[in-house]
Amino acid sequence: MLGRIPKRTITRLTLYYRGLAESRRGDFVSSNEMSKLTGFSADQIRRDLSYFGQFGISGRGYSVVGLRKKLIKILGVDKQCNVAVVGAGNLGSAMLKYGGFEEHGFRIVCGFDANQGKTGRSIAGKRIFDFSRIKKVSRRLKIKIAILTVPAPVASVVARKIVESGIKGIMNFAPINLHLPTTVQVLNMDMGISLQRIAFLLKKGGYR
Amino acid sequence: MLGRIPKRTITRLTLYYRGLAESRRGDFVSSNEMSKLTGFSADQIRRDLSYFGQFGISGRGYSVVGLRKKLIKILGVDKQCNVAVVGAGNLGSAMLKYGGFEEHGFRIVCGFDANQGKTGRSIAGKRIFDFSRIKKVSRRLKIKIAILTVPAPVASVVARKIVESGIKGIMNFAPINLHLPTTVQVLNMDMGISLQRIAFLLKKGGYR
DNA sequence: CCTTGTGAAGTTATTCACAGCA
DNA sequence: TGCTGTGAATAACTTCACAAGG
Repeated sequence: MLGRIPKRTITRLTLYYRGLAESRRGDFVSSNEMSKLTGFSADQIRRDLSYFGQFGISGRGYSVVGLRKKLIKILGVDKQCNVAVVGAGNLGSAMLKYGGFEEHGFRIVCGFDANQGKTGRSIAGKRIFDFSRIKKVSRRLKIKIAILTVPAPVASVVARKIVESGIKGIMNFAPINLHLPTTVQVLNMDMGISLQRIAFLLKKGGYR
Repeated sequence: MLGRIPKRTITRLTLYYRGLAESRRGDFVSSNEMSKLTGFSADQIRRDLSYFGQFGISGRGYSVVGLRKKLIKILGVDKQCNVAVVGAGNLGSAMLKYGGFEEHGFRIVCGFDANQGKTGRSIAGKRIFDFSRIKKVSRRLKIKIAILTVPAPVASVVARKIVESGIKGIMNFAPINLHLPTTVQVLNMDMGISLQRIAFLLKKGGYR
């Protein structure tokens, strides 16, 4: 167990966690059942879990409760993580209004915007601060991750300032490549690119 | 050239295209310059491009115009692709209002919602149709891709109906695993999972 | 029987390294 | 010299297949 963990394993673990939450029947769940639930192969699931120790029972499977706890611990879902939305436009506002992250341990605590017309007021009970104050506010509110929803032309500059403020994780919705220090974890959610990938796969008939 | 193209190559091609659009100086661009622009290795870039034929010039690099045209052709950006938003809530409305997809060849033509209070009217000039009409409307408007922004509990059912209506590409924002026929291309944009991945990498210090 | 966990094999993707061209 | 394009080597990841446990 626990050599080097493949990157994709982490993504899958979140999906196992999700899948486990969906079905809640029986005390034990086998890798085969998990496979049907998540679409990944049973082999893969066992391998992924084995990176973190052995907690399955031969002939039975994994204790649902135990597996759940394990995944929570691995993924750190037990700890609260505060998140801020940077850019209170259409998409940013939608994020602020969406409450679905809480159950996974993430709390959107506030927004930031550079536009005077948006700062000061609240959206879904979350205050929109002036972006210039991000350093102080994010420190005070212990913000660990920023959701970046500003327009593409300013995204690079804004991202750099986010990093300067001490935030080390960014979920980037702007359709550009931010290049930031490798100490910063950036995850791109570029919808244009996603549409292009889908379109390409449709044209090509997918990978069979 | 052109054996089997790695899946990830497609994702990268869209990023090369994007990177190319960002810098527009000089007639030629080398794989090394592209590397700095996109963050992928020059080797990787050359390999990826070589799957689609040889159009670089030794000692100079790739013609910016030529490469751009090639990428457009490979990715099919030249063709219009019509998209619908299914679920006109906060996120769906934000999508309808966002105009940034057009330049990449995607046009959001309409929305669908099952809620009487939302159907009939328009958002950002795009009509919201009753979801029950999706089959006819999507056929008439030649919709190829659906952006799924309905709440998680109904997402499975809605997705199935989308597929029945003949749409074969789905960008899924609902935080659940849709399992659909393999002929359907699904791309998950689960923000909860993305946050978890970022949080995990922050904790672990990333992959160096 | 049914399971897990894991070496070994197989597959896929990336990097190395260099011949050949401008 | 500076660059591409690509075999060969390497690394990363997944699947096979089976011993061992229940």
